[in-house]
Amino acid sequence: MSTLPRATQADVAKLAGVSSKTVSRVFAGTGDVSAATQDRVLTAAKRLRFRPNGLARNLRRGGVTNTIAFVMGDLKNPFYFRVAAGVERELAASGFTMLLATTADAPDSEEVVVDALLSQRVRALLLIPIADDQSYLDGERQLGTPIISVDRPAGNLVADSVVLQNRQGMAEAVRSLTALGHRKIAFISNPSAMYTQRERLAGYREALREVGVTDSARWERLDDDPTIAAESVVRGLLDGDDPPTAVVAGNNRGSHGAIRALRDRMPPVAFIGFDDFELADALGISVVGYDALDMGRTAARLALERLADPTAFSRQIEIPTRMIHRGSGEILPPEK
Amino acid sequence: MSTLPRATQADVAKLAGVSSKTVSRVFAGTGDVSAATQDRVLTAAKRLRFRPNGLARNLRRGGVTNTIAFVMGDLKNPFYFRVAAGVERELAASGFTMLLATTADAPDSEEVVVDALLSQRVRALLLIPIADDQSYLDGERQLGTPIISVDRPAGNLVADSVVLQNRQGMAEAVRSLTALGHRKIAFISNPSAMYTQRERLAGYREALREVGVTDSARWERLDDDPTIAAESVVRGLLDGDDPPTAVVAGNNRGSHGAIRALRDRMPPVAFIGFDDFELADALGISVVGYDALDMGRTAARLALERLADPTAFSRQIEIPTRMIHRGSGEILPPEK
DNA sequence: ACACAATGAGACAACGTGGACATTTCGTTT
DNA sequence: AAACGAAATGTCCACGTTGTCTCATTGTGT
Repeated sequence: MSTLPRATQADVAKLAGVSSKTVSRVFAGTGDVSAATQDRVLTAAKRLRFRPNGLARNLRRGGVTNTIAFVMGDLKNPFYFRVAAGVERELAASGFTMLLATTADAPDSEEVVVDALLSQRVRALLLIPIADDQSYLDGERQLGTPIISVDRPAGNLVADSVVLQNRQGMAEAVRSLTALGHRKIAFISNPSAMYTQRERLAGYREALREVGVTDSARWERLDDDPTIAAESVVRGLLDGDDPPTAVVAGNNRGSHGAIRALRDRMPPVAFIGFDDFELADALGISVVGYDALDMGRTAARLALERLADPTAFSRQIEIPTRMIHRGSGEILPPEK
Repeated sequence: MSTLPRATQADVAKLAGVSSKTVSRVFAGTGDVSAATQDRVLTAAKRLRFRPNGLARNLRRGGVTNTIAFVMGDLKNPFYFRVAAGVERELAASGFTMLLATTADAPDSEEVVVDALLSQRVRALLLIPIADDQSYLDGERQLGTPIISVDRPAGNLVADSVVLQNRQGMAEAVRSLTALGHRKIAFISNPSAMYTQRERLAGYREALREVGVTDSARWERLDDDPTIAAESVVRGLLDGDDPPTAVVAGNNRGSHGAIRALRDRMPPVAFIGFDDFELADALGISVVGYDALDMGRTAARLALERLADPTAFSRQIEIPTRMIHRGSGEILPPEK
């Protein structure tokens, strides 16, 4: 099982009895080539298993690839997956390919990973910032590479961005609970340092303040350690003295833990999660939902538009959230 | 907001007062360069926002990239997402980058997409086959590109592959039902043409034959149209005359539909799904589970190993499945 | 002081392709 | 039949990098 050498245009040309430029013309589809010549070239190419070298082609064309990179912290979260799906779909529709890379949630590796991608001359960069500072990208931005920040704003960098209505979404959820009479509402989430969680926490506090609750700190559970299970945190809250009558979660992970902790709890505790998930309807779980696929598509579209007009003003787009009522959020507080 | 020109080694060299080869040495980390010279080069490079051109580098080095492509039909299914995560993790650990592409579930586009990737000189190709025939890849295989078929075997092509123990997994699930006395067991899934579904159906039939049930066809519901909701299919079965006492699903989609249809059904109907999912434990759903992440890692590892030894025999690896009992599969058939 | 090795740095070519331009080969018009 | 324009093909070189050589400079041991 030996390995064949890779053929070039020159090899094909020799076999077909033409110049390499003619082979180039055949494969690039440019210029006029007679049907007979084209035939001979294609036959020779097939025999040699020739395939044009995209690297050389892109180099010759001025280092312009049709690849767009999407960098995220980790692939574990299904939310990011749908975002990626949206990006891919939009890019594919425009003839681009998505290069997906992760930074293993390590802020230090972000720059390294991004650098490697930029060296490969990706046409644009979509990034879910994980480090606090993206100023290292400013040089590349000045070179004309579109940089789109996804899910969180970039730090110290002018860039287009697509984020969720985190604050409003969470505020709306909490308001729907306070409207039912809930006042002791717990907020669980982690890690606390993350932009999205900070925003959602702010929305939570805002809605509580509107009904005069200002001492919510004792219901807030934000941990920096992502390995702390939300389930036990919620159990701890409920089993303490003065337990909350409702719980909201700042993200998927929190929701799943809370749902486990709240199952069959008597009296029932109201719950609303952030991020919709499969079978939430079967479980009757109310959530703050949004279109993750659309978020990806929007980010990709921003990149393509900036590619078309590099001088446009940078744009910040917010993807709307919407409260989805399924029962768990409509549980009334127990009578006093 | 004008766009800066992109600098090359030559530009940096001129500014630093050295030859371009010296710049090359600095950035490639090869050869001996004095500290003073290195400093001047790096300063000049920073000022010009220079970043080495990976395209040119790869071309010069003989068209060898560090990119490995993973092609799948669609990103919608969370299962594939975890496979992709596994691939990415394993590749990243070895210094490779994953290029993710989809074929939009269109068999015709598979070859087009793959061809584009191979033109970009990806180092290896991981593929979830969607078309029936992958013989078009044979030429590339002969050129030494590792080709790994994931989740399904490749058609008409010698290739390494990683698949699940579909047949055994499903047989085990059905056996656990027959052991409880179930005989009327429905199988729902789609699309029927897919390899995994054919295998799982075979496992289902095999387990039923072991207890003397040979007329299972009336309980089998495989539809080619993926838009047909599994939920209504299951409802139809249960509301017909002679309803099944247990249901197994061939995949995620089937499970979700079945779970909705079976909720609060009296008398309760036993259920086992294929593919584990988040919160299945909270719902008490028994499933045939497996490690999707491991599947991706294994596929990536196969590619890396073949890269190291292109002449090795091709390998077919099976990822084990395991029955996870959570309650829904342990419901007894109603007394006659 | 001298030969010799080690180190630092440059000149040049080549990777495979496509752009610019030149040249040949036709078919068509008058 | 001469003249002309379009079609078909070829030549040469550059894209940005690095491998191979070559050469200059410095240090080392005797």
